[in-house]
Amino acid sequence: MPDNDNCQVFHNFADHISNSNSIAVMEYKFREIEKKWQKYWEENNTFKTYNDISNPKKYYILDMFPYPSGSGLHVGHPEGYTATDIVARYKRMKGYNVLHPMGWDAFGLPAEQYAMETGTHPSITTNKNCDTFRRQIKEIGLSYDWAREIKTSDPGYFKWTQWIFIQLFNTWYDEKLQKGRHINELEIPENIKIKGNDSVQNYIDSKRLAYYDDALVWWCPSCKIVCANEEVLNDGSHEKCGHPVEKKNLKQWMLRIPHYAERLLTGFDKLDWPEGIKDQQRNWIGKSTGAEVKFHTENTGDIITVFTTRPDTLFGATYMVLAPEHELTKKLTAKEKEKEVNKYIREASLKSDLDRTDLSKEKTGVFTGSYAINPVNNKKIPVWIADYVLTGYGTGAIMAVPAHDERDFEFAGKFGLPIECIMNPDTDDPELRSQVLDGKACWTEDGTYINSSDKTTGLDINGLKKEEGIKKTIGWLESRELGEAKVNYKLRDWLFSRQRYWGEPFPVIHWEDGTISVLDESELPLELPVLEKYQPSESGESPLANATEWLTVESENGMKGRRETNTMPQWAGSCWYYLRFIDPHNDKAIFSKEKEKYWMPVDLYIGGAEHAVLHLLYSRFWHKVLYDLGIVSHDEPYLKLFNQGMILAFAYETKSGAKVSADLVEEKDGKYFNGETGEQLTQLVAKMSKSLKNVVNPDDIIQRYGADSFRLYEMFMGPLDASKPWDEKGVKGVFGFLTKVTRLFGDLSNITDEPESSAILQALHKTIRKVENDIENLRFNTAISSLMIFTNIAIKKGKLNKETAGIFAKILHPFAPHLAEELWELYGNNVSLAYIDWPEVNESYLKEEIFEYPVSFNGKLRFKLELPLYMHDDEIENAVISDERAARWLDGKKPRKIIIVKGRIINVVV
RNA sequence: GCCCGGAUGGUGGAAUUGGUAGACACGUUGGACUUAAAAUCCAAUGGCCGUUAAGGCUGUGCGGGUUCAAGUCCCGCUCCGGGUACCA
Repeated sequence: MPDNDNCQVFHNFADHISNSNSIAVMEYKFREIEKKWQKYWEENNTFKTYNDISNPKKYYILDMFPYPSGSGLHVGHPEGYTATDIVARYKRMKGYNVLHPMGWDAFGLPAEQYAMETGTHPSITTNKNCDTFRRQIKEIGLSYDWAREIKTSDPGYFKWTQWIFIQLFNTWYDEKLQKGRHINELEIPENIKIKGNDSVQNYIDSKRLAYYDDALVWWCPSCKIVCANEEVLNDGSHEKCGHPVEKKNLKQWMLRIPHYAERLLTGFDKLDWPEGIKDQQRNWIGKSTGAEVKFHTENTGDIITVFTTRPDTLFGATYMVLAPEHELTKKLTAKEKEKEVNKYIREASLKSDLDRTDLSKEKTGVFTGSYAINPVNNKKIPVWIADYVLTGYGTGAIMAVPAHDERDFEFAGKFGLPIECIMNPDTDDPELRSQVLDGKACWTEDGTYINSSDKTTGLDINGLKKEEGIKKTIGWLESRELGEAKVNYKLRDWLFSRQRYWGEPFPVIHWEDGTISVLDESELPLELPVLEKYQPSESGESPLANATEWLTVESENGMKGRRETNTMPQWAGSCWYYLRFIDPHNDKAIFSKEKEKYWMPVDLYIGGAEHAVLHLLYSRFWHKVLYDLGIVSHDEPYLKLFNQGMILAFAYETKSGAKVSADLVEEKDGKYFNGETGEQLTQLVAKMSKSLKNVVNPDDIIQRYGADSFRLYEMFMGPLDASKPWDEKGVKGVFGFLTKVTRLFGDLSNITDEPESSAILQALHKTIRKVENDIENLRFNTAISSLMIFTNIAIKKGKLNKETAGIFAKILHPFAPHLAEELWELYGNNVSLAYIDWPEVNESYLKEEIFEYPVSFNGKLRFKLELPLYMHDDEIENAVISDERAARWLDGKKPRKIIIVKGRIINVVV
């Protein structure tokens, strides 16, 4: 609550304004106005959305729903919410049926942490936090349809999250059709059938999109939880707690998202998303095209398959490298090398990924003592083991071409392996060329092949360039069954379970015979048991392992089973929440098909860029699966995506680095001091955080300036997608604007029935057009500025026509809805502005006949000249030359050329 | 290293996508009102030169270029932010 002194000052100030203008002026009593209209909207269900399928104009506008944390909203949240609210209100006025819901991503670690400390059930904490968030959001005057509010931790909701999991479990991916299909439609190959039931079962399980298996996973010892690859930061720490993670082999639920890699890439074509986000996802998916090549080992009769993007450089492959974890390492190690190799493998396994990547820029490796045969020239090449080759990518083995790959070059240099140049580089630098040809430098770009033919194998690409070389080599490999064209993706299976209590339980039973089954739809939702203690068990299992009664089940025929103790990660609920908003109370189905078809896809989705990869990629994946199964009607969920920028704040620190709360800081002559101690401070601009003591709470601002000012400032600060620092001084500016608006438009003695002046009409219609245009393009800062410009013009004029005032209230409404409603009512209307038609621009008011041309000489502006717009070019030329001010710049000469851009500029070239 | 953004007055930011750089707002300064302060209103406000005025020069991170005209396009850098990292 705002209980500081400033608040008091402002209270008085606001009252004072009212007193000082006691005549017929509507005072800007923002608290009263805002309370009144929020109550009105609520009581009249103003923003309830009806599934009016007969209206073909629908608009689904969605915010990324928040995790309701204990600290409540900070001013960063409502930035996106205000933006979507403006668009939602605007679209309603434009006649759209608007779906604009809000809900809570309510499962999550903090509530569980709190439960561990206090024993309070996470649902209690969560509900309390949701109440706070809801109250705060309502006080901003956002036009959500609260009847559609959802919460991912609600059994009525997660019943369907569990249901989707069952769909994933029962789906396999048909590579031929590039489509997910029901597991019943999976054909079992004859050679599997012959081996019996277990084999068939294994085969089926190996095809499911959701599977339970041993996996080398990231484990956070501090949180006692596994993390998805994406949740591990590049310094090897857990993104949630910052502690270093370890590798562990654990049985976990995994989702085969890589099957959808290609479709996740091609899906972008029809999406209006920021290119940067698409790029980030493309990077994450990491598609690379190349070939798989088989190398026979010299003695053991094994085949080492490698993936390479440069099959054309096979002639330059002078050695091979296996990852330490590769299945053939043991077998290929010669007797005399065993000790050395085993030691290397052991050391590599102990190294964290942090050591293997960041710290060890210096490459390490060990020779196995074995050789493989290069298929293009039958040359014997040594097989090494090195940890710069990763198990998880490609085949875990590479062919090394040191002359044309930086990493191989470095490794070969260190271990004295041969470097054979097979490409005359495309370079103008003779020094570099000779170095490359001598194997003293590495060349990875294009060039012309040399030393790339062999009579016995019949492959010859000498003289070709990279593109043809790759093509020809792949053709050669395929014709001899030595390899094939291949596409590889970085994207891995998604680790989908967590050792937590506060998440969706898996609808899964592990039977004592080792089989797994999923619950029947009729048994959903599987709810969480109430526990005494929420501590994870010492074994690293989730707290659910302690819920004995809940845990054990018995089948009809007496077989014992145990429920899954893991729960789903937080992503699960947010993967599909946009679908539930369509039909949130449906307990018969996930949603009605008809409604889904009407509302989907989401037309505009706004949220933070921090979800660029994880949430958005996962969510698109699930959606595509649901699409394949015929559950949803479009294969992409979010048509247009926009990322709001981060709101930063000033933070202050002392010389020693101690942070000082912003409200203790005093400014003098551009320098900052601690108001209590007088110590000089440095100002920083940084992300809002508790540790920096620079978190700004919207409650405070709303209490002092009102929700309309708050909304306006959030939008006026700058472009929506930019990061920008919160500066309270700016709130004063927009507050001043609303005060001026009230004084002019809120005073009926200023509103007349006289016909409006053409100057005002022109300004007004220009403003309508600008505001409309800016809303459509999410440029709210300039829209607000144009409203200010119009107000300034109108104030100069003093008196306005009633219609003008009404139109102004309409275009102000999306931005400052409370004040706009109040004005609208003042003008004698008794219906809310929410569904009033947006005013139309009357072009005839906008026509200008005279334009003040800027006249430049050689590009430099010298003077301005008013000329009619209909004037012909030669007349304009005459007018310019004969202007007395021109003589000075012409200097007696004839202009060489005069450039005239109608309605823009005149430039005289001398 | 690679991939994306970004750099404009004292500050947040505008600039119709090549056509008057600095809209709008904050701040500052001066003035009006007031016993006074707050608030409000009016005026000025990129820098430099010019006593005033008229006016001029200069100016969008840096260096080149294209163009009648560049904050905007091209080439080469610097710095800041985000993502990613031995991905074969």
